[in-house]
Amino acid sequence: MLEPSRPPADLARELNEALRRRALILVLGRCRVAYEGRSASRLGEGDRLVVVKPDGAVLVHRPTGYSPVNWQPDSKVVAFAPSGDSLVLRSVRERPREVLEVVFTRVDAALVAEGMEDPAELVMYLDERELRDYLARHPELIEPGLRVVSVERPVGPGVVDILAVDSRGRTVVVEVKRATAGREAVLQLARYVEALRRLNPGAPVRGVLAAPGITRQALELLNSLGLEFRRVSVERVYEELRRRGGGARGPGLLGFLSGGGASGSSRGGSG
Amino acid sequence: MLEPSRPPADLARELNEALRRRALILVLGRCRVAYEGRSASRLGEGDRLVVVKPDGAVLVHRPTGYSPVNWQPDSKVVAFAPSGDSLVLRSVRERPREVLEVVFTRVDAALVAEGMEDPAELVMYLDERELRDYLARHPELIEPGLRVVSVERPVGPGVVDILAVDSRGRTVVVEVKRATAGREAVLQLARYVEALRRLNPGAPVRGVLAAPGITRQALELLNSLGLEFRRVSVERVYEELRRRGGGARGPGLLGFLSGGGASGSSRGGSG
DNA sequence: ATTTCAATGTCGCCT
DNA sequence: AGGCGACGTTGAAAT
Repeated sequence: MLEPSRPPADLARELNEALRRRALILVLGRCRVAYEGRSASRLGEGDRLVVVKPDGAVLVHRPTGYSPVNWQPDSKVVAFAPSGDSLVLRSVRERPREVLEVVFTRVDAALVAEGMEDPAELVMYLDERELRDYLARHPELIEPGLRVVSVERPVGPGVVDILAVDSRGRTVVVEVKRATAGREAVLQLARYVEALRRLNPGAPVRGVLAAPGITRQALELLNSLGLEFRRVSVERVYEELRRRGGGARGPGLLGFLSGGGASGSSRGGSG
Repeated sequence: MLEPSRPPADLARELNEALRRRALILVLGRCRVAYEGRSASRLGEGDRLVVVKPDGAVLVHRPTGYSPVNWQPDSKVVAFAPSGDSLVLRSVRERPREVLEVVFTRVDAALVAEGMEDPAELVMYLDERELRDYLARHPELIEPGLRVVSVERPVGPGVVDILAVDSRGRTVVVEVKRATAGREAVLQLARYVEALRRLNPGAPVRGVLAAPGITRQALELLNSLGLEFRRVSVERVYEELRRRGGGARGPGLLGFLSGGGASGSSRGGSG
């Protein structure tokens, strides 16, 4: 860790060298921030954490909250510079042109982490794709007698999640949402149904919204448009996938965590 | 900074004490992560930065990218615990029920920042609301002779940004976007126009999409629906607002930064 | 508390 | 590279 009491010029030099070595940099201190680009913002003085990643991503974090107050997704040009008693971090990104500047009036800590390696891949379960594919393989969860015709079929206004035929031979458009459906989802489904009705004039086309939940207004809109809602339990599908996938899908939370480490001991369920 | 070579039990105790004192905690090290809640994910071993904020927000950052690979927005229950040779961070959030666990197999650095204060307010310029209100005050930027009837008027499917009347007495629905408009924006506008035509059958209703740009497909869709695109320069509006607002709106990027600090010296425009 | 909608959204996938 | 749609979206305003 660098000594925070150093002159800004020394700090700037060391941190720029760290940037060249593609290190991750943490700076804790008092600063103000200015951003100009797709939008523009100003932020007065406060205590913050600033992270500069090896790829040029910059994050300015306040003491609270999930999201950074200011940031730069990744930028080719990142540099520290002294400015009187202050240390300035400037990050410029092209396409779109965006400039982020952080002026530290006090640096409490500066930490440099070199040679970080993270080859692991994030395995995500039950995103919309997985839910959609599962429902396509098990259309009886949507409706008894439903036969799937196609998955991810492009029509005029977009792509239909699941296209099927019901027990009475009617075309069924299924729109899948993994979270509570709002009005937007209903209108999306309505567009697809309309497009398919135009495609086959006269043929009956039903529209089904399959989601774990739906907002009240969305349900009203859905009903007024003659469309249908079908509740699907994401938890149930997840459990089912876990059961069927067996070991391939991996164990539960605690199993995963205690399994792969240097130590095999388990910890008690703390509150 | 805590010594990383310490036994996990010691580290856990110190970090939990820091949590109680509402400190911000940084841990750099090798870890694996498991999440279960709205979705579920697993992440194998890698070098990462973990941030725990005083409000219970947890961020797990890889060496690259803007967004954390795993996180917890803010949680009441956050605790460190030893597990064999490992240090475990467990964060539980209710409503929705979500659990995040980080298992450190190696801790390279642990930093505790206490008493961070950040009272400053972020001042953001030219969000959609500001752009819409400016256009409502200066409808000539959309079209000469346009008179504004109402702003943010609710109709059936949503809220019309600007409702106006053109020089020939026709109703004009204006949909404002602060970024490049896509198909979604066109369909949104189309829905509003349709709703207003139903409201006043027979009366002519025009639809205008006002945005700094539009994608090719969106423009084709717009034309096919008989709607219109009007280019508005966000930069020009921003400059105009800066000029009119005067000092209240604040100076430009460099002016703001060199103005408020302990030192008044300016830095050269570095590359 | 719920719902809606914008966002410097970001990110991955596809053309 | 541009467009498109999902996201553990997040966040704020309005109901």
